[in-house]
Amino acid sequence: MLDVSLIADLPPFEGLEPSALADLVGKARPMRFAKGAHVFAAGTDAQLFFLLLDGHIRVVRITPEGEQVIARYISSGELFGIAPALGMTVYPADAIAAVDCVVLAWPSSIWHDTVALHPGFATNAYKVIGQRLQEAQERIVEMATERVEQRVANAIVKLAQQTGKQTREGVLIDFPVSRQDISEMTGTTLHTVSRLISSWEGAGMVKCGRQKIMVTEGRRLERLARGDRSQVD
Amino acid sequence: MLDVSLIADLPPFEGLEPSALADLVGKARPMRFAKGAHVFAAGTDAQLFFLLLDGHIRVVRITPEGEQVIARYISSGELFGIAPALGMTVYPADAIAAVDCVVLAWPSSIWHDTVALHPGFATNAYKVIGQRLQEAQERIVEMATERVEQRVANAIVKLAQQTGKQTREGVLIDFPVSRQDISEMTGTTLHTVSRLISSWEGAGMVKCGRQKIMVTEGRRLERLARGDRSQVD
DNA sequence: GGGCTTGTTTGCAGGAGCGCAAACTCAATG
DNA sequence: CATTGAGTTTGCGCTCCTGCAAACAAGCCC
Repeated sequence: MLDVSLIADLPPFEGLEPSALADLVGKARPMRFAKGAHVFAAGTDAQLFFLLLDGHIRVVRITPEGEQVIARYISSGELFGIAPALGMTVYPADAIAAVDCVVLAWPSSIWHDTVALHPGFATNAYKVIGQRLQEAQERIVEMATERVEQRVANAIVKLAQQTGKQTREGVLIDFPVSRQDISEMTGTTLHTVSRLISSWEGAGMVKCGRQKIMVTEGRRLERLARGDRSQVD
Repeated sequence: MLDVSLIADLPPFEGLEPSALADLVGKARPMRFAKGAHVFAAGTDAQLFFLLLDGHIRVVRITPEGEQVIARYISSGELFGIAPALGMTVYPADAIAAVDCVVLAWPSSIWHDTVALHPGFATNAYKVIGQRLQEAQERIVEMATERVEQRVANAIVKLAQQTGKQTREGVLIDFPVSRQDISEMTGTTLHTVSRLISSWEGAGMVKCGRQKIMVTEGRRLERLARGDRSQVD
């Protein structure tokens, strides 16, 4: 049996009564996914919607030509795969575990009754969707107006803010991210990302390893993301 | 007094009972906007949500540096400015009448009661949001993976499909679109757009004038949008 | 009609970033 | 411990696209 405390303090369930929480937990099924496993695949029947309890999940779109684009990373405590909320019957993208993950899954069929029964949950869920839409729009603006250097800097800053773990030396992104991953988030090549990160490492703004990025001077990176190149020299 | 027939056949109200339609129409206020007028401005209080009855509306984001990016065009029959649906209290973008427009406006305050009262309307509205989110994601993929030529071709094809009027010579986009507008939809410069369109006009795929684009050979444009350059020579 | 504004075309030089190729490094695995 | 394979770094040439500049139409207003 699952405990209400699993979800009680998470943002999607904020403001819900204990009885509502118990109802939701009661209908949920816990699932585990090993690193690299698909939680769901683009185009398949959206039979479940999910809450990430632990881990990190990469949401990816693949073009007809086989190129990958990373739509976003899901952190623990977030809802994802909520296709039913938008009247969609298939998942629009792939969701892949970036590390070993624990999720709760609900049948999509209960979505409508659930939001009707727990209006607070509906409000929270739609707020999340609003934020994602906003985020997507901002990314379009970014792709349309900023240079690669700014976009890469921004992507790393955001990852650090979203999922960074403070260490003695700086903020460490706490799941494996390759140069290729960063390039797929920013619409460039792993080569360019590597060149940029190398130069930043030389300037002491980041410390990196294999699939590992630690931000040591967030301020300077943020300045780069804004397009300020005055200090690059 | 407004008549139910104004909205009865529009997609957002599909499947609603006559009484629901009457209720909605009764609470709506008709408004007119002259070409170039702001329907709402980014960052202002989202006091109303809208339905476009006639005209075309351009939704625009402006960067801190003053660059514009066109998020989308709204065609008649579409809902827009539905910030309350996503728990937002301010509009996230500017909405500007591309031609003289007629809209219906409802107070945002009635959103929650309305969707509770008319679940069919809620479903339709969230479907629209889902489509917009999808569209935004697809545009991100496009910006990340396709070259300028493809994006511009695609933007014109979509405009023609969305709002094109069939004429004897081809499909005419039936509101004024400048080269600059196209560039703001695709993340390039008006110069590049002008060059591309000129060459397409030379190849007989489009016929253009001042703020006027007519697609004469959609097939070839679509092929360009897919990245097929075999016939360019 | 004359002058002005706004949109469009075109040329040219330069640069950002890509594609290809090759070397390197680390980690895992038998 | 050796080997393999995935991830990373780096160099070089090239291309697409931009940025700047200037000339050119086409409405629009007096």
